[in-house]
Amino acid sequence: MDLKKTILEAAEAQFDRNGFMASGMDRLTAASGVSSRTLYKHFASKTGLMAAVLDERDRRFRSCLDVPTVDALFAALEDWIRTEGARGCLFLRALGETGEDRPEIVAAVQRQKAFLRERIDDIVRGQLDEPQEDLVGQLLVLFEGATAAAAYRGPEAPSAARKAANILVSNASK
Amino acid sequence: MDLKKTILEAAEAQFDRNGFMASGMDRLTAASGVSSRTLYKHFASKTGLMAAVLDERDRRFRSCLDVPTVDALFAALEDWIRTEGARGCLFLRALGETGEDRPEIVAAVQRQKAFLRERIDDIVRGQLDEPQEDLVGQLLVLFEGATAAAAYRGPEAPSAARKAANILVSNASK
DNA sequence: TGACATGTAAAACGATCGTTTTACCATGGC
DNA sequence: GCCATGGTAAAACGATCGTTTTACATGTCA
Repeated sequence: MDLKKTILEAAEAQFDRNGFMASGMDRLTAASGVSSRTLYKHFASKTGLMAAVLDERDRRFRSCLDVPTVDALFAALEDWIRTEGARGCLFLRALGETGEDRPEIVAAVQRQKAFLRERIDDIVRGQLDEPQEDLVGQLLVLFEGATAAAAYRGPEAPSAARKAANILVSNASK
Repeated sequence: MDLKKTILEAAEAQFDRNGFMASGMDRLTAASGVSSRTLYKHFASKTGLMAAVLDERDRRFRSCLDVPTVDALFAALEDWIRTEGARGCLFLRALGETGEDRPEIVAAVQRQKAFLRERIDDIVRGQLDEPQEDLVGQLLVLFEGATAAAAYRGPEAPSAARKAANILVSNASK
């Protein structure tokens, strides 16, 4: 049994459900069934654990977004939200809770956001093979909006985003 | 000088910049230049202060969104973000930090989100005078997305949302 | 057998949390 | 003169924070 992965999964669930700052180390150890000594042997600090959780989530997130079309992209987001639940983007939440003053977390968020934009850019490029910078920015906003709005509207948000995205794509391809 | 308003403004700035949980009462009192005794005479608890900050922000927010068209709505958001800064939706951030287990905060967020949806619905209804439920949901996602994405893309996010919104509107009107 | 990881349980560290309390100081109306 | 009123400064409350430490239980391999 891989303790490190066990800790990461339990911590991600705690952070997601209760927030980063509101999740104390005792709750994190209790949730993962591990002593605090062991946790600190695998992660240097709570901030380090937070960054590791974000990186692991990013890894999982990327594998879900390996799709060929814009429609499939938003369908994938719909699936993600339906299975993982919708409490807003964990990366932006981490940034908001820490006031951007923790370099490790800022870096993890930047990596995820840079990937997301590039992923959308790749898909658009493959689907329209014409340079469409405006469309990429608009789809990115739709993607973030679906993630955020799902926190209080549920799966209806990504479904609306999906329809809007298709309209924008067909409008751009003309 | 109205102490209550002074406290609210300072607290809102602190919460927005450093997060709710990370803003201790001593920092809140220091930022508003008030003793803790006085603060607790005006607000029952930190949770109460948080809810009051959200309500006050909602009030200010609504007055900025008193516009006639969809284009003007996203232009207003652009202005808001340019002047107030962009660290994501403070309401959703409050919800995420507290894990939705504080009734006063859940209620404040619900009020703001219900208003936002109704506001968009009113504008769409006035602009197209045809029932357009789908469009309203899509514009709501765009609005949330612009707010969220602005946290790392700046004013470019609401500007992209504005263009996308106009496309969706013109697509729906025909 | 014995050294060595690797884990747990639990106490302790100082710091900080949200909140209350004690002790003052100013102002203004009767 | 005097008592409310409404404020400050600062200490104290117990609880909890993130982190380290002490003491002890394993299993493994030379």
